[in-house]
Amino acid sequence: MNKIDIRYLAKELNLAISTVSRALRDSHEISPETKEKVFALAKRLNYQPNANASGLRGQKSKIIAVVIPDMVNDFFSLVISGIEKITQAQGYHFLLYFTHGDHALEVSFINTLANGRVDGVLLSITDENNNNEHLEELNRKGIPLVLFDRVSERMDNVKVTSDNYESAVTATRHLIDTGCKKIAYLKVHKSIPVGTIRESGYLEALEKYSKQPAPLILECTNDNDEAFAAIRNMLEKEKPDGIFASLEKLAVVCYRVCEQIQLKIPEDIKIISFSNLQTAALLNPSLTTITQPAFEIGETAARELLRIIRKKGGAKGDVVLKSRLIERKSTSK
Amino acid sequence: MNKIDIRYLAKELNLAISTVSRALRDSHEISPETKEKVFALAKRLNYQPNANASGLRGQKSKIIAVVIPDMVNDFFSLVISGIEKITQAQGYHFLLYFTHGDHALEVSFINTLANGRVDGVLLSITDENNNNEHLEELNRKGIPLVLFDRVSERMDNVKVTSDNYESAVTATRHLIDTGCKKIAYLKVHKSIPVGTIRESGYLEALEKYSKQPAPLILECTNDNDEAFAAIRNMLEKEKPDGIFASLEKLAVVCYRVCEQIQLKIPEDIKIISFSNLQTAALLNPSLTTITQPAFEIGETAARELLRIIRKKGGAKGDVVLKSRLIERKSTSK
DNA sequence: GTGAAAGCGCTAACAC
DNA sequence: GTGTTAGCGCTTTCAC
Repeated sequence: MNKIDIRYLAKELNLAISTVSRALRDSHEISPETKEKVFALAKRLNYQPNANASGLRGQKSKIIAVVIPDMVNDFFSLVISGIEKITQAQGYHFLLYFTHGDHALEVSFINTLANGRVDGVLLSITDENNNNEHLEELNRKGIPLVLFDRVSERMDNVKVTSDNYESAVTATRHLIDTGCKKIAYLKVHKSIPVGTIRESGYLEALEKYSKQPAPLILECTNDNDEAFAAIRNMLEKEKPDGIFASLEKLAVVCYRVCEQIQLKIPEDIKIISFSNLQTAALLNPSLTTITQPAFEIGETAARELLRIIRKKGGAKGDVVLKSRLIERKSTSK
Repeated sequence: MNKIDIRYLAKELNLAISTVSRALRDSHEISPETKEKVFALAKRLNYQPNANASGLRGQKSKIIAVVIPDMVNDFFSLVISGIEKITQAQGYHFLLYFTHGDHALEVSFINTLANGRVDGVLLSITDENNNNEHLEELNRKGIPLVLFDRVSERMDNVKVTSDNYESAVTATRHLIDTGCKKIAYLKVHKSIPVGTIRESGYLEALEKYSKQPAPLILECTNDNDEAFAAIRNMLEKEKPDGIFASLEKLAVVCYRVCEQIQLKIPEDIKIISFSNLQTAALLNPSLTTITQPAFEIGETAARELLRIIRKKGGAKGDVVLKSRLIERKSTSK
């Protein structure tokens, strides 16, 4: 197979390489007829410009990197889908990296990316409390960086997040408004910042809108059976009439517990949960959820990054997207 | 910021560019001391070789492309995770593309990828009945291609799939063996080949292992409420004692129907379903699932592709990975 | 064991 | 409106 490069096209058409190059980029200096001929041949031979060559020459690759912790829950899958929509629409490609919660891996990715392979980086920070030297370095090298979801206040880059605090207040208040007098908050033992922020929202709402004498916070482990036992124990002892789960998985476990100890939802106890799972509506018709705008976070972050890459100015603006409270109707109608 | 390229390193160390290059690639022609010095400086300055330059020079990019329909269900998320594990381990990167079920988009991706941007392609075909000219072209150009999950028998490339037919037989047989006399199969109306293959498995098992006089197949739409009504209607009319759902979502809807019309699972009716959802165990403690080895499919496909790229021979082998039947114990212990 | 130089495919500055 | 040419940063002959 003859390899088809710009030189081959030029020879074939009896034109100079540069003429062909210009024609392909639709330069105004080239006559319509010439362009026509070039386009036709390029199309016929399915010519594709060599990405490495134009990248090397122009110092840009039309590729961005997306670095996230992992894809074990729906949240990041949806974010990726949002990113894909924008990159695809704007003629960009993206490389995907998982840090698996390993800060050192994040550092290593970021460092090796600063080599012309990508035009910019979208990052959800693995360990928000760790140091940011690798990110500062990226900034110093002038490689655009946009942070999303898990961000660092210490970095001066554009950040795209959702309203974890406010939505936790909203969720808790929703339970209060629908009559709950004793609301429990289910959190996971692992201390990720977002869990703490949501907890503050819960506390704030109790303080402000409820007469509940004391918060009721249950720390659960990642083990389902352990969580089941802990929640059951708490429900039987404390008899809350409202549950705010910081994670969908906890809400589902809680639902099972209620089933087993014969608590009716929502008559005896109301449950509300953070969730991005698309099948949430099916899990339990009475489960109300707070849903982060995951897809929109992806779209927005990608859009911001591409804007910066293209140096289309505009105010550098952090974006906070609103979560939505979704009350489930029964699927049975 | 001074940009750090190989030339800069060379000047700094009073060496020739080629010497530095060789040292960095750990060539045996270079003296240990020189190597040491080069490594030290490279490390100190966090030197990263320019990917476009080495790509252009060596006609390889260390990037592969992954082309899938989308990520709306867990299956492809898990596949991606498997791919990531292998590429990461072997020093490769991957670009991700979604076709969103659009064959023309797949063609366009594949065509533009044949330009040196990637060293190989992992593809789950969007429309298995459509033409493969774009893939043939990829083969002609000598760009390695491995197909997974949704493959085409007409292509001669390595294929990595799972045992849809056999596992459907297994699932149906499992219901028969546990005493079901009348088993219904829930399929989605959209005719994707995999649905048809699973249906054949269901039919085969009934034929071979059951005395059930006729198959009972219910086509459901994608609308949850419609599916709910159809399943309810079927359950009330036909009173099956076993359900084989080709999709997890259908199983969950079915579970809700049972709840509403007071059918006990698994006493009155047994349900088994294809599923990749990690929270499946939580959905219903009595839901038995057939789980595709999604992660392993990703790993295997990636491993095969990288093997081909590296031209490490070995038998060209299609791989069929086994699904696992998982009986749920109650989460309550 | 090290250096000089060609060239991967493309773009753009500079001719004409 | 088109052609000539100099690199982009790297690898790899080929010299010495």
